[in-house]
Amino acid sequence: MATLADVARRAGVSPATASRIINGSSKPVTDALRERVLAAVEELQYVPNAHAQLLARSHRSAIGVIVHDVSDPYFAEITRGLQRVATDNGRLVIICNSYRDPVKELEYVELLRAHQVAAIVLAGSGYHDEGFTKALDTKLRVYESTGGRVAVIGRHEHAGDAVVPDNEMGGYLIASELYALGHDRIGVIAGPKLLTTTTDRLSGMRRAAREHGHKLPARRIEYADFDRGSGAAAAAALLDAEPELTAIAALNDSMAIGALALLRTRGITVPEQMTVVGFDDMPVARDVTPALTTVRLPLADMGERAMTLALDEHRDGQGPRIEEVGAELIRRASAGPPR
Amino acid sequence: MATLADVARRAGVSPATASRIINGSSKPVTDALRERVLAAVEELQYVPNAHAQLLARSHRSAIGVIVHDVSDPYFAEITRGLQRVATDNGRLVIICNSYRDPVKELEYVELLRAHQVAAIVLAGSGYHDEGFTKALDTKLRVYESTGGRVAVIGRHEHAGDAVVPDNEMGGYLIASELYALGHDRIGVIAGPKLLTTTTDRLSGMRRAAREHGHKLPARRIEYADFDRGSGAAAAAALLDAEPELTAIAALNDSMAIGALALLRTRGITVPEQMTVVGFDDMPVARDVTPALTTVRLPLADMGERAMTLALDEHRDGQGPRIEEVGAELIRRASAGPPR
DNA sequence: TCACATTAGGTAAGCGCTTTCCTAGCCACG
DNA sequence: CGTGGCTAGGAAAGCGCTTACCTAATGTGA
Repeated sequence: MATLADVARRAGVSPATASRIINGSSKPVTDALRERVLAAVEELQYVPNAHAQLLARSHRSAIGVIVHDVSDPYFAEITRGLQRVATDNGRLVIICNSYRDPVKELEYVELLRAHQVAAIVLAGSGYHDEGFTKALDTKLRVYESTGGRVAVIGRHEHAGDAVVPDNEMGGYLIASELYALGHDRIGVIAGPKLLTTTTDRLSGMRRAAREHGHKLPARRIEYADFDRGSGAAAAAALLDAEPELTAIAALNDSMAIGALALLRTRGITVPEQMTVVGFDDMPVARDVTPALTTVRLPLADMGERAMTLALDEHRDGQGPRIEEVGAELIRRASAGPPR
Repeated sequence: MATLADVARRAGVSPATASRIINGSSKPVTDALRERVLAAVEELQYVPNAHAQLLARSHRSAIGVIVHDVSDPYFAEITRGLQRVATDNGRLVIICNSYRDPVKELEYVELLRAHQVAAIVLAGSGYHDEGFTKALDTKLRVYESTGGRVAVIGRHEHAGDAVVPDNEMGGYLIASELYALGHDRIGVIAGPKLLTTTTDRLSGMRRAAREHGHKLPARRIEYADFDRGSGAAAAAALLDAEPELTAIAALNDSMAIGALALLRTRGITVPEQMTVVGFDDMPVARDVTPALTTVRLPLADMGERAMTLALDEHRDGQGPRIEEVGAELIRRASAGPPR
């Protein structure tokens, strides 16, 4: 592997000059030397060692992002927003998938710190686990105390700059829609119990229930894993235990699609015999049949905002900045009046 | 930011000893010292500077992966396979999205080289662009000549270790199915013209056409961008230009889903009035209505194999290893006999 | 008791780069 | 022709870590 010294030697200049030419430093250099150095770079196919560069210059430039799983459309969309802003600012983004494992999340914070990132963006639900929350908080504080910046998406339990989607309102909207349609025996396919996203959305639904003079009994709530398979299983469990249900509300679209698939195998038509609604408005929500009634969160926008917070230096100690983003009900074909 | 020297000072030992303890070197160290150092690490919340480490140790460990877009289910699946093997071998994976931009692909090879990765895995279609292909090849050769390893997925135009899906056979299978059902006026929604994936799949379809005594006229082929929107547009164009079509074959599932959506808006039923087939068997292919008849490629498996090739040192100069993987026809509800 | 292994730990030389500071050469001016 | 002010380029000091090599301080055998 050719080094800068090799290039300098070949061009007959000092490493200092070579470095200046290659990096386009502001220091003026004669054209003759410039050409010789550039020629040497070409001949040797020289590429600077990124680690040596990062070690030598002290300023940190990359941004670390921790998400549950980039290939999940929910996070893919958020990531798109994050990337856009980062790229516009000439920053490299390092993405880490925690796969909803708190331990991994902790590890990744360390890893990113080790890689000297300028900022860490943490996207995804928080956990109802005090020990973990505290541990994470400590790590982030330490990181911030060494000059790192932190922004979180949707983790209101973390004090600091944050973009928080109004999950509670989303839950409220979707449940209100169901009650307005005349449903009152509603089954819920929830996400993992210890994710704050799950509990926030549920509490919004509960608020709607109260306002409409109803309840959301625990026996009509099944906890699943936010994926298609567990959604289908939960739908089956719900149907078996509560045959009189007229609507199923899944706390994300994947699970709603799982429910749809299960209903199809049982020959239950949607929305005639059963209403199904989702949450998140992933792109596929339009393409399933019937198209899903769901709640939209401006995911890419949230990503952009979070990255903007993370990049924005100026916070003159005026406390954390919290940006709330709203939820919007999307009416499609999967919800109708009860049979 | 605490450094190793800080830790050493605090523990009252030399940096060498601290380093050995922290990295679990084989050199024996007294327990008393070990405890003091570990305590100092804890107190200072010390995290080694990854760049300094990578610079100091010479052996490279991370693996670079270049894909079109991880959030595309096709690549998400491949990436899953890649990650699995990498993680099992304790390797870190750096993922780069080229968004099908050849220039970016070239840049990323440089970037990964700069980051001293041990191997580069290139996944995704090749391009019918000799200039680019040559440039890429040169860069990869240079990289290999400095000890880097390279493995490609689905780019048969690159000489070297490769995992190549049988796109031609996939095209043959899907077209044969259509002809067997009795279709002979088939419209094709192809991918970008200069991707080898597109031409490979098309040539398989042509072979099937020949065997069944038919043709695939150019006017019944619409080139799109492998995404839903362009698939819908292409379907519209096809329908307008060739109203007598009885089947539409899209060269990936996203475009097939776009076609399905368009057909729905026009009130054309599938498969009664029009057969639609896809390619890739992405997870959503099961969930759209009607469920897509398509071709399955063992994507995750391909990722695993490619990473295995990339990690496997031993290749004693016995030439490139090529692993071919088969395609499989998946029959679902979207294909039926012509009206 | 002495020479010699054997050990635990330290010293210092890098890894490949950036950047501050310095020097030598040049010009203009008096 | 001497001085000062520029300028282009080089020397060298790190950045934070690892590790080959060295040095005391032990333990061993004759």
